Amino acid sequence: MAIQQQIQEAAIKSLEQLYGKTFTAKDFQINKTKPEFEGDYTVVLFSLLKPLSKSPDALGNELGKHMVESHPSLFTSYNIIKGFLNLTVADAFWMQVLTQNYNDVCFGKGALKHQKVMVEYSSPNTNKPLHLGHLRNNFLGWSTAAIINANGYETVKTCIVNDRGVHICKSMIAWQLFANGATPQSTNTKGDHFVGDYYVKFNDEYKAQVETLIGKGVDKATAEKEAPIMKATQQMLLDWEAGKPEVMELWKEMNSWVYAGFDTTYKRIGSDFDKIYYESNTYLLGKKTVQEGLSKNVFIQKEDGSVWIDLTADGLDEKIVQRKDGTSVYITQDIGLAQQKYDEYKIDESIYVVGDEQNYHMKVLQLICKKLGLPYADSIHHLSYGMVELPTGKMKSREGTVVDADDLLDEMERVAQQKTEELGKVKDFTAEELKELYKTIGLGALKFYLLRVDPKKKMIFNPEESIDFHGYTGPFIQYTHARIKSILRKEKVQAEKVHDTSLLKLEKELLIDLENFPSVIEQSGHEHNPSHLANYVYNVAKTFNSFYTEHSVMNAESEEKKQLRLLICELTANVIASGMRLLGIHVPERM
RNA sequence: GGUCCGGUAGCUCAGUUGGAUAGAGCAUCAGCCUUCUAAGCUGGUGGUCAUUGGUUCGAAUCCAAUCCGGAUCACCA
Repeated sequence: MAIQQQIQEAAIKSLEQLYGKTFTAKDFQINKTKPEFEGDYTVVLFSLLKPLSKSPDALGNELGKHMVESHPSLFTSYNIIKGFLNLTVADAFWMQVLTQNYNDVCFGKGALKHQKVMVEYSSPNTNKPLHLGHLRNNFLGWSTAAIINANGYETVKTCIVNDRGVHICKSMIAWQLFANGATPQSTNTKGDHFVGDYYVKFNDEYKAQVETLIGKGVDKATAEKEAPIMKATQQMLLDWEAGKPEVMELWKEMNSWVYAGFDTTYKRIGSDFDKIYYESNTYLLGKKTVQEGLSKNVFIQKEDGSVWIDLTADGLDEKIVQRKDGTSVYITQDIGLAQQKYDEYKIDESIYVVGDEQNYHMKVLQLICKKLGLPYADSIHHLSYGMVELPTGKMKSREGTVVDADDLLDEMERVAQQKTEELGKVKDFTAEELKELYKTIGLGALKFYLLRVDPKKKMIFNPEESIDFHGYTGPFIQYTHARIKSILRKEKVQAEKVHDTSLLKLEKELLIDLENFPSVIEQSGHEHNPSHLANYVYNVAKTFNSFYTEHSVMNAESEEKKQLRLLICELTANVIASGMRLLGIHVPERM
């Protein structure tokens, strides 16, 4: 059990024995003691004063005395400053944490929950390559799933590929018009970029056609509707839905190019899925639900045949769920897919990693499911994340200010190589080992940079800052790990030589941090927020570096101290590696 | 206009189930490598926690109003 919880329970027990009153964990707080005071953990007494009619000093003394006396192996002393009861935890406790967990690769993991959680993330469109925004989504989704898994839940990583619709047809039309039969192979272009280029070409041509029409005196709205390339696109969408063979063939071929490109990038960033849904297979789902909704009077049909739900009583609007021509809209598909996920996997919780621009949509989705009385409605959770912006403002694909994922990864690796060469610490590495290291560092820097920020906040991506490998960064943590490993290569731990011993300030500080690892994993999972873990691992690395500078391991004051510090090194490396793994970041043995 | 989210050091961010003198990194200044990897460590400078009012022993944190920025409110996805 976590020390903080143990202290809380000890306090509850003491309060009961002293005053005959029962308190719960919510009635008072246990905090880490601020560094400027003596002690490790602090009971905040203020909220207990009134119910017990005690002064801070009286309560502090009575409670402190009772807690220390009834747990002689856990607490060694206490002191009271104002309304704060500071407790010093026995070194023996920290030693126990150390010796029990130093070589346990499962340290931090939670007990099996026998529940299944699905995490949907990435969900790309097949008309353009991945960009920086997708990276935030992928890293968040992958890491959240890993963290939830570490908390003892079975996880299913999934993704819905938006492989149909008008945006896909735009790329297809442009390819027909301008490509002269070119392919990714013939032009030596990565498939997703190749298709994306035709999406851009479409927009250029469309814009030109609209302007020509406006020049001829057509009003803007009409011009946008009547531009030949747009009309052709709309016709193609109808042909696709009708299953016209040559359209289907082109669609399949162009999508296959995109998938080949995506596969390369996903492999590179370590994103993977247990199940992939394709919109072309799911876009008709949900129609049955619409009928059920109508018969339950949850939905209403208007005179023109369109179907709506009235959410005004919930502070939202009226929302259409089926067009007058009987075709389904986006949210209808989502209702259908939610049902399918539930049917196929019997999931207990369903997490959607979707940008905050769709907060309203997700709210509506869940509300509709609730009103339909669907059993999984309450298990839907939206992991909403903010947009990634550049120092110059928003990324806009039309203005060419989008940071391409592949380009960015190349750049990160290039900088990793340059910095590694400047430092010259791994000159004996083979070419292959070097390549692997550059990838590890470059990708680690990027992932950490994107994951260290609270998901729900929008973030600024500063290209220069992101490639800084000092301070609060992934490479800093990787470097700390490599440093520790360098020591551990020199000497093997002999745990039996370590006995109870008094701990120095930095030794204890590090152990207090390390003991907290399981709680941080739990909190990150519970809140669907990997940034807590990122912050935590950074702090562990930072504390270790202070310890490392202050105290020598190999030339320790005594053999016993040396062995103790080797154990601390082992546990620290273990926690850093495990924590980083849950963020999807590898840590090198040397760098 | 309605709804939702955000505003903390020059910059990027922690800290928000209310707790002690608000913390990191970057930048800047001053130190530390004949000793386990200096991608490191130690210290200095830097704050009206957007503003105003309220709640109370105590507010960056809760409530209200205001200002600023963003998202969203399509028979688009």
